[in-house]
Amino acid sequence: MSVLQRNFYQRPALDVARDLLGCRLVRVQSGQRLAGIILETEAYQGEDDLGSHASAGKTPRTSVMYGPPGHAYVYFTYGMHWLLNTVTGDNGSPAAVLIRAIHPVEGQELMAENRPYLAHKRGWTDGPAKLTQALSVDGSFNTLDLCSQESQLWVEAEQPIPDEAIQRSGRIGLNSVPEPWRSIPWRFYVDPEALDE
DNA sequence: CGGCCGATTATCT
DNA sequence: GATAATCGGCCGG
Repeated sequence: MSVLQRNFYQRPALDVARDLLGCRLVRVQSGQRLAGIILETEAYQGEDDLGSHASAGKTPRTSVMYGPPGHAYVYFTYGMHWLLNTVTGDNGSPAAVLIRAIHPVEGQELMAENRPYLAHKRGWTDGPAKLTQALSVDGSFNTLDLCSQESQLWVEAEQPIPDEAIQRSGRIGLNSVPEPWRSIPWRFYVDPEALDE
């Protein structure tokens, strides 16, 4: 296993978002490994990006995005959901990559216990708030260093996903965000067709 | 399987 | 005081 280090995150958010696909998101909960392959990400970069929380400027909530890369930005939304991001880019420039979906590969039983509702329909981790529930990640992980295994949360390198298997689209959920930010193709996901499982 | 709707609260104006 | 980088339940087909 090789844990992704600072230099991986210290790049433009678009590059990090692309390269996180296929990597293994690892969470250690009470000594057990929970892990999943990252299938979907979104990039948020700069104060100019009106889809980014940083477009409102530096506030207590967004200050993590302005800090050094490789840390977790975990924020609360819709009154009930935690979403996990990784801070990217140089120290001082606000940027982050939202992790939107993973494919579970380790600790699936514990993940199922972590989910309050039985998601009979689809997977437990095919949405940004579902995945934080499954991995038991909440606001207490905000600002933690993903490059340190003491954080109990990090990302490991895997086989890279070839370009042919990667799709892009506009970012999800930016309902009141003006163009071009609403539909700029900063969402990256692995084409299910091109996946072997 | 797809669309609509209510839940629920930190954060910013 | 309004809004939100969403989810799950309930409806109809």
